[in-house]
Amino acid sequence: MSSDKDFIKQITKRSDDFSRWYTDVIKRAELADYTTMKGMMVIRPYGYEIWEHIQSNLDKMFKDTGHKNAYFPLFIPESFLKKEAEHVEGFAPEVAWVSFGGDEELEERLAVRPTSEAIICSMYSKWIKSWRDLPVLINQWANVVRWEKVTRPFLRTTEFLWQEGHTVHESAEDAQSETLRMLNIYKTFAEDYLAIPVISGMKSEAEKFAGAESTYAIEALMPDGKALQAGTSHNLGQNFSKAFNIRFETRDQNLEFGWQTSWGVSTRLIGALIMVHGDDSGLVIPPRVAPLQAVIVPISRGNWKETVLPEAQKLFSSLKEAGIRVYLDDRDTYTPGWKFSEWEMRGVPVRIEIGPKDIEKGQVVLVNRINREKSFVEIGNLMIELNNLLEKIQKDLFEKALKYRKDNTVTNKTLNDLAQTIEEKRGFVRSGWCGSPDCEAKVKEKTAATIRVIDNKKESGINKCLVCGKDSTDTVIFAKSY
RNA sequence: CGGGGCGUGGCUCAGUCUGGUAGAGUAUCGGUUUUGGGAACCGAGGGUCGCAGGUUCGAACCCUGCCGCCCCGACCA
Repeated sequence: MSSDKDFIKQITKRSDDFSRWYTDVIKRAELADYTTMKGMMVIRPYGYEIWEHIQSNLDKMFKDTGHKNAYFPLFIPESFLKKEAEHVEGFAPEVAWVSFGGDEELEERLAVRPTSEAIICSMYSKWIKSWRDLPVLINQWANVVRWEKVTRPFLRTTEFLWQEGHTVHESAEDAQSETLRMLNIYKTFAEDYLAIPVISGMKSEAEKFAGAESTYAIEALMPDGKALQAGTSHNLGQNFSKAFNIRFETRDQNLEFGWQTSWGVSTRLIGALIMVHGDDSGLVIPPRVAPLQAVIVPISRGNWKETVLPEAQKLFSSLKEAGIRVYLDDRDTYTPGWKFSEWEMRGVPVRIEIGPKDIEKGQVVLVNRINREKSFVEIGNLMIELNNLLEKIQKDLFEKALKYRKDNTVTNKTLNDLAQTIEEKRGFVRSGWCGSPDCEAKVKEKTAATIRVIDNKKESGINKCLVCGKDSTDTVIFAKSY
């Protein structure tokens, strides 16, 4: 960040201690707060508002592709969870159980959903009888609970908010194209709205979702060089339909099990957004999902309440009317300088200053959160200039993140090179891989890096497995992950 | 689950080694002067030091146990 001064004193510098910086920003910007229970955080209004913007934009994308929302129960009977063997095995260690209702012990324990495949599939088996019932395209916005050992606000909490889509299709091909369609929606959303560049691709067998046929993911690179899985889309094949007996009569009058998908993103996206765009002054929120896109700070001198404030109020009304998410900070308990720092810390993309000098000249001052660049614009041009600036910030944030990712993506041909890269600077590493789980495990053992995605873009020069040297079937991205 | 750190006004922390009247900064409240990058001064309120037990004339400080949080590693959105 091109700052000569650090105006914010209560945030650990990002370069000093990235983890501390992360939690400092969350607390200071009032995105979330810790409770007395481990791993349980409160999402405060300012943080929740970011989630609401994520929700509303994604929800529209889901609806535009034919999906509907529904809501399924929080509790899942133990017997349901156990129906799909791989699924229960994968989730068992992190399921919270309810065994009492009031003071009566339940005959069957209830799981607090760690994900809803089991309960949803149990209903689908009732609802789906014919090919005419398909596809079923349902999404739910919900909370889930996973008893994680290590928690961090937004990135991994015991309870978190997400959406989970659960679809059923007539054919393997339909399920596969749905899987990829949703993966693509996630990618588009991450890049266009959150301004976070992601790589997408399939997961290896070792990394796939418990119970899936195949898992696809979008992965983002964080500023500390670690990868963050930002969304997943699973092709469930017939694994669950067989376990839950979801059968339908086909067009040619046979009985067949449904072909399913499931896909989700969570409040973790907020964590990604904080890390990717933030700086030493605090948050930087991309305009499209920012609770506030602009804040007006009237310069309080002399009788400013009679002179400056009315002008500021006019600005506020007109911007608000034009659909800008804007706030007028007319508090007289704080100085302008204090407010500047405060709103920077909270990541508002544009600050609008208006003072006596500006009114004289018929102008206002726009300040870009990314670089504190000031521009003086005529009041008449404010709307157009502000919109331009917001778009520019949205774009610049993406470009900056993309550049960072490019600068931190390297190609390594040997395990030693990979180990060195991970040791020295982390980042994404492209390599060849023969597809063997053994080779994958060796990499993990030696470097702690895992295959984030298999992105089958053939790259010249990568044609051998970095471990065993055999011909590589896949080009993969390795990274240390969150 | 292993390693490390920490728990003292709302917040950040000093004080613990070497036991002896609980401190600072900040925030809050009242007042005056201020206000183009976290303003200055004056005044005020607010904690029994994570919990439980022990040693002692006396414990924030020493001992034992417990709880919680944070960070780093093995598992996970």
